Amino acid sequence: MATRDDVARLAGVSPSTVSYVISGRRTISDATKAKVLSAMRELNYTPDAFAQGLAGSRRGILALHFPTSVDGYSSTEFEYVTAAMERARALGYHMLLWSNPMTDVMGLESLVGQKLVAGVLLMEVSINDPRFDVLRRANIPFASIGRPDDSEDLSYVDNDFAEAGRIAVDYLADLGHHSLMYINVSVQDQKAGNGPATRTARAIGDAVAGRGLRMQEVPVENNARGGREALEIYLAMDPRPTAVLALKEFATAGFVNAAGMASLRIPEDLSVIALGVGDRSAEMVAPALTTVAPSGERISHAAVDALVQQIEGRTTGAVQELITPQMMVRDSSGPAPR
Amino acid sequence: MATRDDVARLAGVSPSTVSYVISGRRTISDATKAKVLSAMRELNYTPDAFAQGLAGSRRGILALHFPTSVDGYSSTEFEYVTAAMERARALGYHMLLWSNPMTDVMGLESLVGQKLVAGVLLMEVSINDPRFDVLRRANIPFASIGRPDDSEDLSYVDNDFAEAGRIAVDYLADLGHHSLMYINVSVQDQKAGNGPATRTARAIGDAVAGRGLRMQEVPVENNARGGREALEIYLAMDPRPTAVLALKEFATAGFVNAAGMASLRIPEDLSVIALGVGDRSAEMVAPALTTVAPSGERISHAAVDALVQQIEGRTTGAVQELITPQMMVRDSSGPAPR
DNA sequence: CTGAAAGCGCTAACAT
DNA sequence: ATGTTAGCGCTTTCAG
Repeated sequence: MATRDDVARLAGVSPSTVSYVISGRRTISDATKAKVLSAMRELNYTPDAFAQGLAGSRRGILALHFPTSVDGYSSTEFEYVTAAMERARALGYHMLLWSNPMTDVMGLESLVGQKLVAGVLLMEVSINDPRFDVLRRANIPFASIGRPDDSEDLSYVDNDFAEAGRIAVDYLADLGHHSLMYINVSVQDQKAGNGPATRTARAIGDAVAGRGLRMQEVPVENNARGGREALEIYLAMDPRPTAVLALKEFATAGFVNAAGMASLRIPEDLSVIALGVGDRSAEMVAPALTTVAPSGERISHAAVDALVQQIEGRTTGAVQELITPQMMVRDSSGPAPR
Repeated sequence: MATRDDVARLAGVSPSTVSYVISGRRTISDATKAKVLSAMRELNYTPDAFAQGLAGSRRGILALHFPTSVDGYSSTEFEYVTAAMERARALGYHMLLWSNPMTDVMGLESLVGQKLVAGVLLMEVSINDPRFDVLRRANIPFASIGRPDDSEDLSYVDNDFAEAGRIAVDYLADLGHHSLMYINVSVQDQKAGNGPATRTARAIGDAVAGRGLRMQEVPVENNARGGREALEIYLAMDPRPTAVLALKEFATAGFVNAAGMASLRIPEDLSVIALGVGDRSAEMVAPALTTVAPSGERISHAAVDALVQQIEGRTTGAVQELITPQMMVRDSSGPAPR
């Protein structure tokens, strides 16, 4: 592979001149610029990223920490990843997908210590997430999709859960529903401090109290079996709630499908609203799920922007943004039965 | 941040000694090793990845090319990504997710020219994929998940589509089905040379001929609407096939859900088998889909292994592996109606 | 407007 | 068993 010196030789200029026509950090005469450019093309030259990174200050790689989960991932979560990836590309950065467990603090320290990446974007943030301390200590730019409870000086972009709770509950209350069930993540996930679960529970609780409704919470695992369990619990309730708010798509699908088997009619007997579930997943289920969810693309884009702003040093303090979720009424919700 | 020279100074040894205790490429006395290690710890030292990459030969990053698609991605496809990511990590490599469009040959050339990555893993391979030529010319190690038609000297891991076709068709034939419908990807995707679609069509065609069955092919887009269109076409057929083989999960879900709305009973009136769809997606649908699919994890692991073998120079020629798909009978298939 | 030269923080060959 | 030294291919000062 050709190096910068090869180009310089062919063009009959000094090596640094080649660098300067590439970086544009110096005014170069059109004549030499042309010579250099044509030499570059002839040799099919591309600067070596490692040499650039070592010599210069810019290391154009971002890490996206997407911790592995036993539950597997949904297409909804994948949307966040692809959106972040595309935004990074648009801003001239490569994206390193980093999947070590969330608890692997040592691994994160070492990733950062290697200085391979210019900044880190965190996903799957818990309310007491240990990664923030590591990153703060390491003095590396970072931002997060989601936020911990103590987020004062942090740069993050998150769903506006309070708004999501209000939207969903207002919608149901206006349709005459008085009694709700909330399908939460598993107790284990709640203990682990799952951010969306925690905030959604608070938000719905507040909204329910504000409208004078009743709500019962049911924790299940996010898979078809969890959804079936939730249905059994639902069937055993007396009186039964007329609406269900649910957090995760696999459990929600399991619930809806089991309800169908049990000859419960959705939405005639029971309304279901999926929170935070993407459009593709919502339409895989029958009846198609009414959802309240933020645009994953908007969240990821804003988060990457926040990170890059820090990296490039053009920011005054932390960027904090809450994305307003949108309600998409599909076929799983309607007026309360009388 | 501390550098290697800082560590050497603190430990009272030469800089290269520090390098050697890290790499283990030289026998070091326990005494000095201890000194160095403690100095490293005290300074919280981690070697700089860019310096290591520039000076040495090892550049521990793999690129995973996951081209952007307008259709969005399913959780099934995401499984391939996470599995590849984890295998890379286990083998001591970082994973760069690269999402430029498949046709961005220039971009690929430049990524490779930068020498940022030690090798490239291709996903979403089409039968006449332009990326292989680029990579071959660039003389960089690469492997693929999926394969083009001309794959003689290539390293790839792919689903054994012929086997998948046999498994699915034999199963249906043994249950008394004579007439099948095959829900293919859109005509546009077929023209683009979608590998799984092309090979599945061939495989099913062969298997159907071998068992003396009939088959009709229906191309639709991979979304809920496409599935509904497929159902309309199905309903218009006379006589109607008793079994449907389908390729993509969003279209399949749309078809099954629309069938339910039309009061078609699955599997009593009609069997549905989803090809290449993962377990999580199969269970989001009601009735849960019978699937014939390879383990995405196995494919990704084998593909990363093949790539790393090339990078590390311990391979004799191309590694080519076909992964046998497994049938998972769920609730969407059964005996042909009489 | 352009060149020369000093690093960036390492690896690995060449010493002893 | 350890030290010395020549690069790796760039960016960026310093010098015209």
